[in-house]
Amino acid sequence: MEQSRRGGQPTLRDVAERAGVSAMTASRVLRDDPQVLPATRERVRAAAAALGYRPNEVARSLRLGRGTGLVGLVVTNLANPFYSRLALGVDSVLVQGGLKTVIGNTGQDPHAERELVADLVARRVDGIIAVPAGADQRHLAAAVAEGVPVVLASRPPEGFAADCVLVDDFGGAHAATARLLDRGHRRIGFLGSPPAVHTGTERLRGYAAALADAGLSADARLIRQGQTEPHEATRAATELLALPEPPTALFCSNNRNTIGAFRAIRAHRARRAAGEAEVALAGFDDFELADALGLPLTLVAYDSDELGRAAGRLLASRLRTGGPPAPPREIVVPTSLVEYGG
Amino acid sequence: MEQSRRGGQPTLRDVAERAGVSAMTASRVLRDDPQVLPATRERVRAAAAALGYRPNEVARSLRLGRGTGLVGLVVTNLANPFYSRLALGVDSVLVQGGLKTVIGNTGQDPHAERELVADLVARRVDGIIAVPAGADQRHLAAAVAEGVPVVLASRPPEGFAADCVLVDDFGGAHAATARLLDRGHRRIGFLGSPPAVHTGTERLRGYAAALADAGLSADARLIRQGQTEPHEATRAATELLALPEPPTALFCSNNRNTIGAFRAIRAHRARRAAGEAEVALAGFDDFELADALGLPLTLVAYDSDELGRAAGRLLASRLRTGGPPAPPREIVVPTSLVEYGG
DNA sequence: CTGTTAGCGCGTTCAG
DNA sequence: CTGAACGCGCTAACAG
Repeated sequence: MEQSRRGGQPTLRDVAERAGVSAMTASRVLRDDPQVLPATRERVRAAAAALGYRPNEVARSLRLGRGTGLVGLVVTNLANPFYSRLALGVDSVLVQGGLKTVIGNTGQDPHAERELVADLVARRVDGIIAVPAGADQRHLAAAVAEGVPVVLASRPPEGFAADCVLVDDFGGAHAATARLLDRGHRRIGFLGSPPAVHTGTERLRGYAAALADAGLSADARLIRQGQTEPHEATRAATELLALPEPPTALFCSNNRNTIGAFRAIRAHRARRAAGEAEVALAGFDDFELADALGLPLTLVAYDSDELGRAAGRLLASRLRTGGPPAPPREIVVPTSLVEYGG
Repeated sequence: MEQSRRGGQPTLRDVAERAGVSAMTASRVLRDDPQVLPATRERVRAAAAALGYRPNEVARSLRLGRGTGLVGLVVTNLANPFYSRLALGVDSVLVQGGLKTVIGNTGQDPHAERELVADLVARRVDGIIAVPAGADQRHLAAAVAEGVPVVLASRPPEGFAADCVLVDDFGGAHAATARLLDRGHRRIGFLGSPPAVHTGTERLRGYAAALADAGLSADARLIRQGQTEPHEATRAATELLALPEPPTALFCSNNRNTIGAFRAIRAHRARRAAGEAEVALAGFDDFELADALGLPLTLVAYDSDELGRAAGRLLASRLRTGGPPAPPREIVVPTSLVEYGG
C-alpha cells in the first residue's frame, strides 16, 4: 500500500513503472485482455495490488464517452418515507447494473429543481429518475432532448416522451371513497396536496367519481388542497370538522395528509358529544404504525419499493438499448385497500 | 437549442466554432474571465445559449484534478427513517458547497460495504460520510490513506484518524433507564442491535450503568441483542414477557426495536391478568407517530437532521482546508428525554 | 485581448 | 506479444 504521490491515488503509469512495462500493457492486464504474456501479467497484477491501484473512473468515462455510471434521482423530500423507499428501490435495481444513485433533493422548489437537473446533465449522469414537484417539466424535456434518458415516477410526462411508472391513483382513490360510501357516509371531506401535483388531482378525480357513482356531487366546502406537511393537514382537517355541517368521514390523498388528519380526529374525539359517531378516516399510502393508531383506518396500499424498482428497471433497460428510439413505456402499479382496526 | 452531434451534448469547441473564436477564448468567457473583449464575450455567450451548452463536469474534474464534487454516503438501510433523515441533513449542507451526494446502501452486508467504498474512491468522490455496519473499518482507513476524507456518523473511527459526529449514546440510555428506575421498575429488559454496532454497545453500557447506580446489576436473561428489524424485536420482546419472572419495563436501543417491542406489549396487553400493570416502554430514537401509540412511552430524542448536517459541515470544512493535516474532530449531539402520554 | 501548446488518466489504433 | 501516438473535453501556462 505505498503511495507514489502526495496523497493522491496511484495512476496506471505508476503501476506500469513499478512493473517495468508501458502504461498500455498495464491497461491491458487490468482489463483482462488475454493478449499478454502470463509472466508480465503477474508482474503487473502484483504491482497494482501493492499500490492499491484502482482505475480512475473519471478518466475512464471521459475516454470511453460512455457516461459516468451515475443516475440522478430527483425528489422533493427524502425524509418523507414515500421518497426514501422509492430511493431505496431505485438504488437496489441500479447497483445491479453497476450504476450509482445521486441524490437530488429539491425541497419543493421549482427553481432548485431546474438547476439540479441541469447540473446532473452537466455531470453527465447516464439517466435521471424524477418525481417532479410542479407542472412545468420543460427542464426534463430539455434533458431528454440532450440525450439523457428520463424516467418519471408517480407522474406522467407532460409534453415530451419518457418512460414512467405510475400508481393507480384514480382507481385507489375511487375504491377508498367507495368503501366509505358503502359504510353509509354521505359527507366525505377531501384533504390533498397542492393542485399542481398530478397524484393529487388524479386522486381527487377518483374521489369525485366515486361520489358521482353514488349519486352525490363533490362539495367544494369539504375539499382542502395544498397541505404538504402533517401539521398543515391537521389544521385543514380541524377546520372541516368545525363546519356547521361537518363531514362524517375524511379521505386524504397521501400519507402526510392522513397523518395530519388523524391527529385532528383524535383531538376532536375528546370534544365529541356522547353518542356521536367518530369521524371515519381513509387515505392514500400505507405507512408504518398505521395499525397502531387506535382508530379504524382504510388505506390505499401499494408496493412503494416496487415503484422505485420498476423505475430503475425502465431506466436500466433504456440504457442497455440506448437512447430514445423505442416508444415510451408506462407501468401502472396496482393498489389495494387495507383495513386497520380501531 | 440545436444539436451539433447525434444525441450528445454540445462541447466547448462547438460553441467556439459557432462564435468564430478559439476554444480557449470560449472557455474564458464561460468562466467569467474578465480578459475578454465585451463584443467577443457576447458572441460566445450567444452561441453557448443557442446550443444549450453546459461544461462537461467530467472533463473539468479530470483536468483540474480537484475532485468530482461528489460525496459518497454509506449507510445500511435508507428506508430506515434514521438514515433517510441523516441523508437529507448531509445533502442539505453539501449542496450549499456545490457538492452532490451519492447513495451507497449496503443492506448490512460488510462485503458490499467494502466494495462500495472502493468504488466510491475509484469514482474520485471528494469525500465519504459513512455509518459503517460492522466493527471492521479497514476499508475506510484505506480510503483515508489514499487521501479521501472520511467522516463517520454515529460511530467513532476505529484504528485510524477521521472526523466523526456521535450521539450521546451512553448518556441518553442512562437517562432513559434511570427514568424507568425512578418509576419503581426493578426488572428492566434490554432490546438492541447486534453487539458489533457501536451505538448498541454504548447504549447497553448506559443501561447497565444506570442499573448499577441504582444498586442493581444487569441480568443477562433480560438482555436480547441482535434484532435489526421490528418483527425480530417483537419476537424477542415476546420471549422476555413470557419469562417466569418477566421484566416490568423494556428499554430499546433504537427505533426498530422500540417499534417491535411496542407491538409485543400491545399484544401482551390483551392476555394480561386483570389488575396487572402494563409493561413500561422506553427507547432510543424519537419517531413519527410515537405520540399516537396509546401507550406511555419514554424516548431518547436528538436532532437527527443535525447529525447529518454536522457530518456534512465537518466534511465540507475538511475539503476546504484540504486533507488530513488538522487533527480529527469529534462532535457529540446531545440527547433529551421525551415523554409521550398513554 | 486572443490563440497555441500541452496534458489530466485512460483506452483505441496501429505499428513494431 | 508490446509500445508509441493520439484524443475524450477542458483549462493552466505561455506565447503573440
